[in-house]
Amino acid sequence: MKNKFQTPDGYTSDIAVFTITSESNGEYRPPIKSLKIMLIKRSEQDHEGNPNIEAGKWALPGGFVQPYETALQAAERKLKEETGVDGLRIKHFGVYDSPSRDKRGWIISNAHYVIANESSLKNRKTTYDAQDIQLFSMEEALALNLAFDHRSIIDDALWFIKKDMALTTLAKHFLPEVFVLSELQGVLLTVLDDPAISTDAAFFRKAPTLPFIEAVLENGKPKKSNAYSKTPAQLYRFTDYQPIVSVYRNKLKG
Amino acid sequence: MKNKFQTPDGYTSDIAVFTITSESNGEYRPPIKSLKIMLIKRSEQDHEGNPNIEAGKWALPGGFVQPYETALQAAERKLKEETGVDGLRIKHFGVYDSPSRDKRGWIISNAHYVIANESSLKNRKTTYDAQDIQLFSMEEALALNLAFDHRSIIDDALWFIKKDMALTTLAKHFLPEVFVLSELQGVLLTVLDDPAISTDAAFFRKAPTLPFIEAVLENGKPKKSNAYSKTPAQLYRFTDYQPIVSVYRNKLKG
DNA sequence: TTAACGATTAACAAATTGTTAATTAAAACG
DNA sequence: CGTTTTAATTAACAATTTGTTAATCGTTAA
Repeated sequence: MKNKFQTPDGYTSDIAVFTITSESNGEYRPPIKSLKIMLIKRSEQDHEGNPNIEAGKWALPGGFVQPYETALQAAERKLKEETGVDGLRIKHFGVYDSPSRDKRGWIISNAHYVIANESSLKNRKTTYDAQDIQLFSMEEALALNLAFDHRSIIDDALWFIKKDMALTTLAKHFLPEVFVLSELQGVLLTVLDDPAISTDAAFFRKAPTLPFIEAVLENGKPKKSNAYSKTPAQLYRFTDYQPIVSVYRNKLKG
Repeated sequence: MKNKFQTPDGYTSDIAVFTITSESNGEYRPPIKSLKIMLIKRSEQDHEGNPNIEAGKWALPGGFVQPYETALQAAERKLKEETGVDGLRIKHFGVYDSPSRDKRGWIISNAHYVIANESSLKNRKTTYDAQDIQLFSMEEALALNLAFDHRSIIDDALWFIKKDMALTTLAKHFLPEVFVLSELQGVLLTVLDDPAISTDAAFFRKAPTLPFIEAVLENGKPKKSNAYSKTPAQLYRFTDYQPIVSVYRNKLKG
């Protein structure tokens, strides 16, 4: 292609893979949930055996986008390679294109986030570009010496997760198909700080009226689970309803 | 740079420039407001005198990002060239990177939107890359034969404007420093359809309590304006308060 | 039998919303 | 001047929703 303009030296797709892990808290008790991010430790050598850039540092999984695909498709491909999972809803949230962000040259990163079940990350595997692949809490992750500008990408990703958790039914992707209210509450509280969620009486009164979740029935009777409590708890699932909120309509926090 | 991966043929920054025009509706009446988007008509020839791609079609203003700048900076530069205005809050909202979107090759577009005052677009000017530059209503714009994939970019931009208008204080950027409630209401109604806004009694009762706007005082007395009504109307301004809403807390629309 | 405890439900005051009607203030008209 | 007109509020009241504290319920385990 003839072009008076200079062209980038690379176009990469990075993915912030989030999950919420559940740690058992004893029988008949809701487990302790916490938000984790999956990072890779960059290989010492690249594909061709040359010393790799930012080798040994922890980084977001990702890689170069090929000319026959979009960054979203590259993200799907990479995610499949590293976790074996596909079909997840990957969401673009930003572009990182500071000219100095990569010493190799002018390399543009298209950043995405995705939510995975804890179980789907069980069989994660290192590929040629990683020597290790682990889950970190947000505090741990942000304390690491991360590659490139991945620290600010992770900061931003977390902000988008919080925003989408509050404004959309994102929580759905952190939960199994059917769940009890304390599970939903636990997921929300890993990233949101709101008395309307943390106060049991308020949350348990409001939640069943939310138009985007519905009680699960079995033979016309409410289906319950005692997985996390002695008292059987009603199971719910998300509906297809897409909630809309507005600062000009609703009561505001703080 | 040595790299086994193929590199893009170009990185562009496109800007959806929105404004809300006010058409007088008679003395002492709130003007009729409507959302407009500024588009350019692409030049017949490019910078070097060669036939231009997508020549004569209407398109979003924008251009190639240079290796020493970010797409945001390129957007600022282009916006300055074409409108003479700077200092506006330009917001990234998406990346368009379908391999087939530009016949010249693998060209990635970083898309932004920006809100400009009607007045700041008065002295817009065509530059070498445009033979015309005009404001269009959204219906007009979406009915044009637009260049590249700009139709879907504009569709998306409009969606983000609506979302941000409902969830943030975006309306601020469409309004003068101080304004009366009917102006705010008019701006909101150009993109939102909500009885809480369109019903006068509800809107005029709620608006003064919103934490992100405050009444303007003069010598300790409420400052009023009769620009749009015989009855002097209270002037307001936006504060720095950033509202937060949540689907788990607030009443949801139909 | 009873203690424990998560999962609700109850109860009631306070705040917010939906809705319809009234009031106010200045300009324009006769 | 008094009246009409029109936008800008304010009032009023029922219906909902929220904040908060307390009670109940349904199992398991001692």
